[in-house]
Amino acid sequence: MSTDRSYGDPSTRVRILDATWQLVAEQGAGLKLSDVAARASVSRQAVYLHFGDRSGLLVALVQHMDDTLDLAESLAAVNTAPDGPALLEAAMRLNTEFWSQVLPIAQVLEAARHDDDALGTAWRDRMGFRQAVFRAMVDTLATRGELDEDWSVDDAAATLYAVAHFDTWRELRLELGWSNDHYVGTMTRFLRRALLKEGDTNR
Amino acid sequence: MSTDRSYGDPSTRVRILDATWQLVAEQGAGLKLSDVAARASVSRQAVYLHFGDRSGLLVALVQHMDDTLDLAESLAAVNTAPDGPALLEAAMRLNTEFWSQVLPIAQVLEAARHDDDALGTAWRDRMGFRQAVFRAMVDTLATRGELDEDWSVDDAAATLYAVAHFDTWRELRLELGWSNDHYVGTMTRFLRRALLKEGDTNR
DNA sequence: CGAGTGATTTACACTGTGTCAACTAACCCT
DNA sequence: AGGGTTAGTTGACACAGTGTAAATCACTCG
Repeated sequence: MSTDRSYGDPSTRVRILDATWQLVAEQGAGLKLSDVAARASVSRQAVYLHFGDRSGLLVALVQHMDDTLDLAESLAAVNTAPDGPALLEAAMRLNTEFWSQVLPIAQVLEAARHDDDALGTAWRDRMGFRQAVFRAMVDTLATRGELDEDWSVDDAAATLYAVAHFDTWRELRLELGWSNDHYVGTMTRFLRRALLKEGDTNR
Repeated sequence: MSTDRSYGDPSTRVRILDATWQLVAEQGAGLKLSDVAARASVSRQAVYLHFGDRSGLLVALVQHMDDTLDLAESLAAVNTAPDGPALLEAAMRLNTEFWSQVLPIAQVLEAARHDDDALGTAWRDRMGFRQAVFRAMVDTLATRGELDEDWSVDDAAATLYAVAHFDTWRELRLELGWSNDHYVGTMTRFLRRALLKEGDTNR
């Protein structure tokens, strides 16, 4: 592979990916490779040289996703949460942060993956990481004894992950126009009631 | 535009829509109009006569959706539910029923709508109906005094709707491999704890 | 210097969409 | 029965976007 950027310029590869990100955000899945090339000030063939084909470009975009995300603060808040309610709130704050940033490409790729195996694999890989994060949270709650006995860790983690997924966030936040705070507040209350022991219901 | 929604023989129209449904299920958004025509035993141009263009065909498919759904039983169960927990369970049963049937086109159209205004409007219209159904459920719960005072009817209805949306269902049911019963059982418990008053927590 | 390589330009084959015009087969009607 | 409308067919074509290929340029490094 060509892992070395030679010329003094910022790596062409990254320029192309940035251009792709922008155009996916602006035009959705209907982006043209010629537009990508133009936006990156590069020839259309350079795109093919770097990514092989359309699908390869989108896969690379998904893999490149994490590099452009800025979630350190929100993530730290989750890890330092003193109790269950605080942890859930931090998790929902992280969630809304995450989807806000990923929104442009999530809208497109979450669905394009059905027509493209490679893209599907790449996307699932990213989501697997997400799944693990929520799983870890529920583990924490369980070892602290804050998870209600009604719940197995597996079910609670899966449900939390699924409920925090893109559709739910998008419907509430974008379609119904909820603010970030309203999303975080309502979902936190929702999850706290559903998952935690009774003693924790005071806020 | 043209939108000759009543071009000719309704049976031809329906044959084309059925073929489209099948092909969307088989091939996703990448279906070719020539394949649709072939499947419907019709010339490619007939498709254009009836639906104007590709987008018109997909919009018609969404509008045609309700005609092919078979939800009478599940819907009746919701309307005759004696109490809150039963109502939520019936609702989740209806939900899994609904998404199972709509799955083939939901996967594709939920996302294609971003690139196609007309399709987006049609899809949103269908989902608005769904929203109303969940709203009615929460109204019922509220007037029966079973909705916890923590919740406004608006927030509860919106949250219920969003949590029952496609992504959540798909992640749990398809990606994580939950059975229908496990989905219904877990989600019902989840929602019961989150939305209903304490007295109802016995199952 | 020359070798290597990233990138450019130009050209072309292929596929799918959308449009158009001419033809056909049915049905309807006084 | 013949004339007009309706529904559909056939075949051709323009257009756009993807993907491939070959010749060439430009810059770097040994």
